[in-house]
Amino acid sequence: MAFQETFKALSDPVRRDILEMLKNGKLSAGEIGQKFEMTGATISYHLSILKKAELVRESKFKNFIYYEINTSVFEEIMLWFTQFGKINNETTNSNGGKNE
Amino acid sequence: MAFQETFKALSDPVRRDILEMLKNGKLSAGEIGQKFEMTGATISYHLSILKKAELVRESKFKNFIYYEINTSVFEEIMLWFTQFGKINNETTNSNGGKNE
DNA sequence: CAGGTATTTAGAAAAGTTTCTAAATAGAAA
DNA sequence: TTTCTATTTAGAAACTTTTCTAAATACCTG
Repeated sequence: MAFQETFKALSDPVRRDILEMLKNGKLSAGEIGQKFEMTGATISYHLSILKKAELVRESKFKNFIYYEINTSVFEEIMLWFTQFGKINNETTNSNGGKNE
Repeated sequence: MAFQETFKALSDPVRRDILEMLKNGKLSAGEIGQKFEMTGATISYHLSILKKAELVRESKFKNFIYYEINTSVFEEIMLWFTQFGKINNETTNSNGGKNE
């Protein structure tokens, strides 16, 4: 997984809204687009970024393309965040704990 | 907390590197800058974005400004991610589970 | 106070992102 | 096969972000 692509993908509010729409299951590109005041081309651009970041997967049925969440990349991102959970001040501090 | 500011702040690799540098304790703006091939002005710009997003806090000592991680915002972001943990396909699916 | 170091602010250039319209593709239905 | 619907691709315009240089601020040391 490429962190850069994943975080960039998550940095846009339209794309985070799309992910929230998908958390209860698959939706087609058209169904997703109905919720936004944007052209289908723009939604397609956002979906392509989510797909490149592997945050969603697509599947085809008739002439629809369905999108759904790909949980595994979310798990890897969560793991990245865990490193900031516990902070160790004072001991490794460059100024020997002099300030505050 | 403003999600938009937080996710935008996390979307830049320089800012994520700064956060990783800070996970063992405080560092001054100058100490942070030494690790990058960028002017101090650019580092200052990145620090201002991390500060606005409340991902870091600053404290002054002599004529240095020290930066450190602010854990609470990380916790809120982690919470946002948990909603994507369990996916419920088939039941709420707009196409009645016809595809795949 | 004068000179020095650390950091920020302002403004501009360069690079990247988001959105649009118009055209292309692909598959379904008639 | 022709036409229709769903979606994507291409190219351009508008906007945002990142970086730089130069100048400003702020605080420390002698």
